[in-house]
Amino acid sequence: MEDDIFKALADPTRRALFAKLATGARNATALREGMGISQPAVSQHIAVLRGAGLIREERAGRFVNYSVDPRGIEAIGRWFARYRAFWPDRIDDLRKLLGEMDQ
Amino acid sequence: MEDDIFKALADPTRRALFAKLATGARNATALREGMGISQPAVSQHIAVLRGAGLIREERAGRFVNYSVDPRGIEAIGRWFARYRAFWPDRIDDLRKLLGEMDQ
DNA sequence: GAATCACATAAGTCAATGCTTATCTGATCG
DNA sequence: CGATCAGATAAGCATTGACTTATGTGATTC
Repeated sequence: MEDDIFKALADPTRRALFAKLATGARNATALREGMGISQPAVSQHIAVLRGAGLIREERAGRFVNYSVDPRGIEAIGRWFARYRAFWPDRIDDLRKLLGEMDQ
Repeated sequence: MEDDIFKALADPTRRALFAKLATGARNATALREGMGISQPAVSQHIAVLRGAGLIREERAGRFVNYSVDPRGIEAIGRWFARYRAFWPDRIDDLRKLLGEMDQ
């Protein structure tokens, strides 16, 4: 599954779609706006992101609503945690961010 | 550069090489051990990882020593930070980890 | 129930990629 | 200086992958 995640994120268009979903859930048509690709292309990208556990879907009548799937984020976080030791300069920044979250 | 990073990490062999380097710097020959691919393949993978800023090299006579480049880790961290909000369950774990680091 | 809308699937095309063998470069050592 | 070793580059091949147009499916609306 880690493999699916990184393969999914390797494509810039898919990262853009994912980033857009992170600003708020929406359906495929709304997701397509300003992307400059065909509807099937969006549908295929969605299938890849979904297969990687990065996004999830919820049927809403004729529409399908897509949103970021926390399980994917969690998987990336687990992978990244293995290398955080190489990132000493930012530990303080992160600590500060977590501190701010308490308020 | 974000694009180079994700493209580099999309390949499982490259992730394996990167993970191996994260356990300690080593030269290309040592890095190749147990990978089941040719020497040129390793060399090509190294070039991709290096181009993405994920690893760095240091000439040591006839050998070249490769190690994890913190700049790459930092770039991933910056990208990941944008989505950490979707990962609420793990914030406490992370906070605990950072707390342990103080000791 | 026919038309339409949201989305998925099929099929084909073209570029990118990961691998191989063969060869080159540059440093070490007899 | 000739042989050898570490690693990079060249060239070719097979596979994958992102896109397109065309069509299918299932829900909505008149």
